[in-house]
Amino acid sequence: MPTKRKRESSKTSNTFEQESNGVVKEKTRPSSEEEYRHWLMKSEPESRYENGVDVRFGIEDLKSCPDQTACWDGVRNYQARNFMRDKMRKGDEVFFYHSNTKKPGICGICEVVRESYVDHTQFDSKDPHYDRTAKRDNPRWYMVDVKFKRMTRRFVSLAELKVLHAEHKQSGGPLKNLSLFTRARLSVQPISQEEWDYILTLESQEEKECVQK
DNA sequence: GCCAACGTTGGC
DNA sequence: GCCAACGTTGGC
Repeated sequence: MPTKRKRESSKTSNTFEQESNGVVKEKTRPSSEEEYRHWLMKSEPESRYENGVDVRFGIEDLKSCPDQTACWDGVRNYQARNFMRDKMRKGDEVFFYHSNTKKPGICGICEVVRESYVDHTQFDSKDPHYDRTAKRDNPRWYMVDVKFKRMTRRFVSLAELKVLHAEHKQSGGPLKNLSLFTRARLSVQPISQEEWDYILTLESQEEKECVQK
């Protein structure tokens, strides 16, 4: 099984864990209780070693997995976990985002093919995302499986999205609340239908000249 | 490699 | 339950 996953804290706490009935009220973006059917997930395409283990997992790595499918293990942030555990559904579509790299941005699309289940790496002392406080009978971290769908027709860079986000804040355009900027550090983010559709239209357009390469 | 932003910890 | 200190994320 491939080891992968973003840079999420491996430090943990009980602070936000109270779940009397298994339901967590998760704060989504202020205006909405809408159910998201689209997401953005960050992963690092370049090798980086955490506790001696390479945490690289770019979209090419996903394509190389059996059935082009991988578990999204290693998320150690409560908001990101809650999205995966409570909100993601089979068939949801996901922008695959390359982070912590020279040119960050959206490079492909994948699909949720298995809904949340226990992230086994929390119990593995050799895994960089080992959580010594997690108990087998009371797991803390969950993951989903995603399957590669396709590359985007072109790379949609963070720089480009940033310019559009700034414009749309003024004009009230579709990317005015994009989580990439309003919740920048979240590695699993919700994408509204409107945002999804708009970003897909960028695929078939040239990148604007004003964007710094 | 720097460091701003922000999530988490833990003393009180 | 506040909040200062600390640690991590991730763009640059």
